[in-house]
Amino acid sequence: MNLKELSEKLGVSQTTVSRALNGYPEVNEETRARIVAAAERYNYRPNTRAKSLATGRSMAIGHVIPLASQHEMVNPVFGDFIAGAGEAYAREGYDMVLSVVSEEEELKAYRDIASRRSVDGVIVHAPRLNDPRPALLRKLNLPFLVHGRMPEATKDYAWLDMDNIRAFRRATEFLLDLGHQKIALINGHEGMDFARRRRIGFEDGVRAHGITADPSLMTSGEMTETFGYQSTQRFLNQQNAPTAILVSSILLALGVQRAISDAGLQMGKDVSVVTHDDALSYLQNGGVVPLFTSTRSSVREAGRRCAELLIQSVKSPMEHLAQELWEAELILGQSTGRAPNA
Amino acid sequence: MNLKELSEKLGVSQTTVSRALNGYPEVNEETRARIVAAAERYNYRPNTRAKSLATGRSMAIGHVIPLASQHEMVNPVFGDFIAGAGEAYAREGYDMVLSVVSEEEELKAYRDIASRRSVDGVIVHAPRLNDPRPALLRKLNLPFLVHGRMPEATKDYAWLDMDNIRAFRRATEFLLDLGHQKIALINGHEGMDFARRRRIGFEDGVRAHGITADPSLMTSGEMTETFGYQSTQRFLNQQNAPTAILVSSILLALGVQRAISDAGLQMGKDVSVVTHDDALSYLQNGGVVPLFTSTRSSVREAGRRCAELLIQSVKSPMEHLAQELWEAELILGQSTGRAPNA
DNA sequence: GACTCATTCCAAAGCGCTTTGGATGCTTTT
DNA sequence: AAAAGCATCCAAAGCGCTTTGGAATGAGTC
Repeated sequence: MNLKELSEKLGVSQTTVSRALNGYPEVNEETRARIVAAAERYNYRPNTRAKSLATGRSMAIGHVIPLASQHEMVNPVFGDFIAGAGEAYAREGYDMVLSVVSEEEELKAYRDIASRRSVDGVIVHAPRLNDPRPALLRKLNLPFLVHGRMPEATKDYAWLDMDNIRAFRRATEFLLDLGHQKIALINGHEGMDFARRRRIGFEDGVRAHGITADPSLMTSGEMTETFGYQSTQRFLNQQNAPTAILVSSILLALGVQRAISDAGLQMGKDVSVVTHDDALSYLQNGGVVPLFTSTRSSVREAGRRCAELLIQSVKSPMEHLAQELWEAELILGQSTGRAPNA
Repeated sequence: MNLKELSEKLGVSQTTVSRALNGYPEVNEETRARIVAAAERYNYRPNTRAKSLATGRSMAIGHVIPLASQHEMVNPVFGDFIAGAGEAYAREGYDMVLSVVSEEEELKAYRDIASRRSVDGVIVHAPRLNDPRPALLRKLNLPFLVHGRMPEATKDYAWLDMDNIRAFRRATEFLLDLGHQKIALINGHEGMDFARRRRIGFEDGVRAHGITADPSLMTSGEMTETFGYQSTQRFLNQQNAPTAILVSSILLALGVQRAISDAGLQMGKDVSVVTHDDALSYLQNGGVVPLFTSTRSSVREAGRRCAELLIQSVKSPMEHLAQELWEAELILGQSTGRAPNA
């Protein structure tokens, strides 16, 4: 059932049907009711492709998901981010189109998207050092919003980010206040902006207490349970074994916890742990009582908000760029306690 | 830069440009080279919407992701499945469009997709008991492929599934052979077909050894670390505490492991654990040596294959339906050993 | 009664592509 | 030399929608 057929069946012009269904005023309410009823009955919905061709807007937002080839890994937060964004898209009548590409083809993918006009805008994920994407997207004239920020310039593009520096600084200070002096950091890849900022927050925190961060107590890598386990094992076997560990994700923290208990130690007593918690739906921080003390910020909420902001700017190009900095909550769990010899 | 502009710039007709770029034979190789070069130089790519309108094929595959409202949870395997599928789509020049919808609106979403003609086919996720989707999609004449199977009829639609019954039966027999008599099962929601089949495999396994499965040693619920932890804690405090636990996902298994060590027991010695492993990229089963003994089948590979099969059937409607049953590997890890008193 | 002015509708153009059904000129066949 | 065949190109129709620029009707104004 297409517009032509429907309009013939109703004995009115295609124009009138189109206007009736799109809520234009120049159509008699009585005819509109007739048309709406018929559309419902025949299950008519305008052909997306024809509609976007005619309007010049594709009613779709793109997400380019780079798959780093060396470590073939899907960022575990994508799932939740996309769920949040998807809700916003659904509400606003937008489609979400994903392109999974290898890291080398990433820029080509954006170029493709831009010239094929398949989406009205894109969300940029996982910003890194010297990220070429903002410049490219501006050149391509493709509206975009960054989830996170680039380390360098943060002025001239739209973004939504969590305050990573502040969160990790607070977490660090919390541990220092409990008397911990030797604090380790298990972080994501340094190339990722969020990891860099968290490290800075951590270093700022200890420095403010007159301590300098010990490089042998800092690692960064894949955010997996295994990496958390291995890093912790290494730390605990070192001369300068830490009494507290600051961790960049729940998944890492689970590995940390396992290493601690494998070493015959008790988390929250012998070794304290604070982790960041993205509030992923399938990776809750314990049950009613949180397992880990954590800095928490929902990736899903972030996804929703990113989508809203981008859609807004696509619909009515705004005079100023959307830029939101979210504060993480500090949640008290069972994984922290006073330093053993404090 | 669109077709018209490009053709004018080259002094040839739009027809010729279109044919040259789409590899049709009726164009001089010399002109084709000129055209291809110009297209490259001006960064021309046909407008997706116009192209699909003209061809009638949208070159896109849809995924409807239902968000169960009671437990607002994104299935953690989606990320990897989509990564795999995405690779296949990229290779074949297809887009992937996701619709995140609440469970109540799921069927409406399929109807929408069908009448708006926005995709050429859909992948059906997470089949359940009495699933209305195959019938609906057939009625809507929308090509589809199911990841998993429905419990009832499996003949009249295309699917790709892992042999859940067999995998869990083998895992159960493996534990029985180690002398375990009291085996617990921590499973996903019974409404999900895969969980049902795994339970059946488990029950078949114990029954074959003359044991009947103990209902007080079987749970099903969210596949989270927390649920694994809580279930295990309950089991270990029961009269009939199990000596082995069969688990439906690594995430659950991590919780199981934590509960075991919290109870002062040792995994692989006091309590054996076998888990299913979807081979998720961010949830590896330990490092070089697998932590858990597991039945393993890569969701990512499944995603890739599902995409391939669906694209194939969309491109050239096949005479017979694609149906693939994959066997899981049985991987030996450190989480299993002989039963304590055997 | 002639005028303006809303109201309600429609025909047709246009979005950017593919594809049908020739046209044109050149070579080969008879 | 005429006919046939081939290689190469093009004009125009059509995909299903939106939107522009009227047209037709009836009500209100002087």
